[in-house]
Amino acid sequence: MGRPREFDVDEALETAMELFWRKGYEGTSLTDLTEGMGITKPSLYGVFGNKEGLFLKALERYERTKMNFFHEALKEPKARDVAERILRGFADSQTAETGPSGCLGINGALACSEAAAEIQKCLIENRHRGERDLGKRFERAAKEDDLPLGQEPYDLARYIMTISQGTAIQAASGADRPALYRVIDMALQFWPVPVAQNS
Amino acid sequence: MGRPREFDVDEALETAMELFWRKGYEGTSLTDLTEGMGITKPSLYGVFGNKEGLFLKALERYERTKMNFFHEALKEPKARDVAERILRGFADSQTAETGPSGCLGINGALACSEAAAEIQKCLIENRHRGERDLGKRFERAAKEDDLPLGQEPYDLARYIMTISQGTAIQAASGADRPALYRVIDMALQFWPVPVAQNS
DNA sequence: CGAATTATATACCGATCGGTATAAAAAAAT
DNA sequence: ATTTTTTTATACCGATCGGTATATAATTCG
Repeated sequence: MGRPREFDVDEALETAMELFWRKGYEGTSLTDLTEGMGITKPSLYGVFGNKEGLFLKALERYERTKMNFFHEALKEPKARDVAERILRGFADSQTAETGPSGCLGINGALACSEAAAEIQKCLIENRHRGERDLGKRFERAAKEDDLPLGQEPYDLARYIMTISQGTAIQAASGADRPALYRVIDMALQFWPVPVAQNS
Repeated sequence: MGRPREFDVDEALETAMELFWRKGYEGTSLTDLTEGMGITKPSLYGVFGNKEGLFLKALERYERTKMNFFHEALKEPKARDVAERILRGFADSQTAETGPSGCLGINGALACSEAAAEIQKCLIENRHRGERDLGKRFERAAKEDDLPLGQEPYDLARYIMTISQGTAIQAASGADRPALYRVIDMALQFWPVPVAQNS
C-alpha cells in the first residue's frame, strides 16, 4: 500500500553502477547520481540507504551481471581453458562498447581519502576472493596433473589476476579489445596447449 | 630579498608526492597537504600555484626520483634484460617499505570526477609515453634479432607495461615484493634467456 | 633608521559535499 | 470520506572543498 514508486529500482541501480564504474566512488557525487538515475535524494536514500549502501548494491549487481563469466570459467575441465576464459572475459568486460572502460572493482576506489576507506577495503577483499577462488581451482588442477611443470597453483592464480588487473588499466587508458587479446596471447605462451587426449 | 622562506621546498614536495601517491589527487585535500607539508595555504599557493600545479610538480619529482630506473633499463644491451629490469624496477618501487604501495601514475587519478579530468588525461599520456619509449627500444631490438621469433615490438611493450600495471594493483592490494617477483618470473618464462655469445 | 619586498598567519570566500526535515501527493484500508 | 502508509518534491543542514584578501612579520636595500 502507500504511494507507488515512480522509478524502476533495477534500472536506477544500473545507472549508478555505470557512474561509479566511470568516475569512481569518490568522484561520483550525489548530484551525479540523482540526475543520472532520474530520482531525488530522498528517494535514493529511501531505497538504497546512503551513498555507501548504493555503491555496495551497485558492486553486487556488477559481480552478478558483468563478472558472471568468472565462476563459469572455473568450471572448465582444463586449467588452461579456465585461465584463458577468465583473461578474455575480463578483457571483454573492460572494453565493452556499452558501459565504461576498465573495471569497477579497481576504478571504484584504488587510492582515496579516509572517507572511502571502507569501500576501498571491500574492493581489496573482493580482489583477494577472486584470486583465492582461482587458486583453489588450480590446486585441483595440480592434483589432476593439469598444470605446467613446476607451477604453484596460487602463484599461477596471482599471475592470471595480475594480467587481468593490468588489462583493466590498459582499457582505462584507451586500449581496445584486440590489443588486450594480443597481450593475453603473450601471457599464455608459456602454457602449452595440451595435446588432445582420449580419456 | 624579502622575508626568507621557512620551509624546504623539496622536502614539502616530497611529502605532497607521498600524499598524492597514497590517497590520489582527489582523495588528498588541501588540509591533508598543508598539515603534512607543515605549511599554510598561502605558502603552498605562493610556491606551487594551486593544487593541480602541485600535483604536476609532485609527478615530475616522482618520475625523476622513483622512475629513473625505467630509462636506465632501456640502455641495457639485450632486450630481455630491458624487460626484466623494467618489471623488477616497477615491482621494487611499488613495494618499497618507505613510501606508499602501488604507483602514483595510476593511484593519482584512475577514475575521477570532471574536476580531475585534466590530471587523469595527463597520467594516461604519461603511461602511453612509457609504453611508446619501450616500444621504440624493442623496435631496435627487432632489427638486432634480439626479440623472440614472431613478437611485435609494440605488442611486447604493451605486454610488459600491462604486467607492470597489474603489479601496481597487486601492490596496492597488499602483495609483497617476493610475490610480485614470482609473477614477473612467470611473465618472462616465454622469453628464453639467450645463450651467452661472444661478439 | 625607514622603505621596499617577500613570506607568513588568520580569517574568510562561494560552491559543493553527503545527508535530512518537512510537507504535499498518491495510493490502500477502513 | 477519512485515516494510514509510502513516495515524492523542496528546502535546508553543518562540514568541507579549493582558493584568496588582509594584515603582520621578517628580511634586504638605500
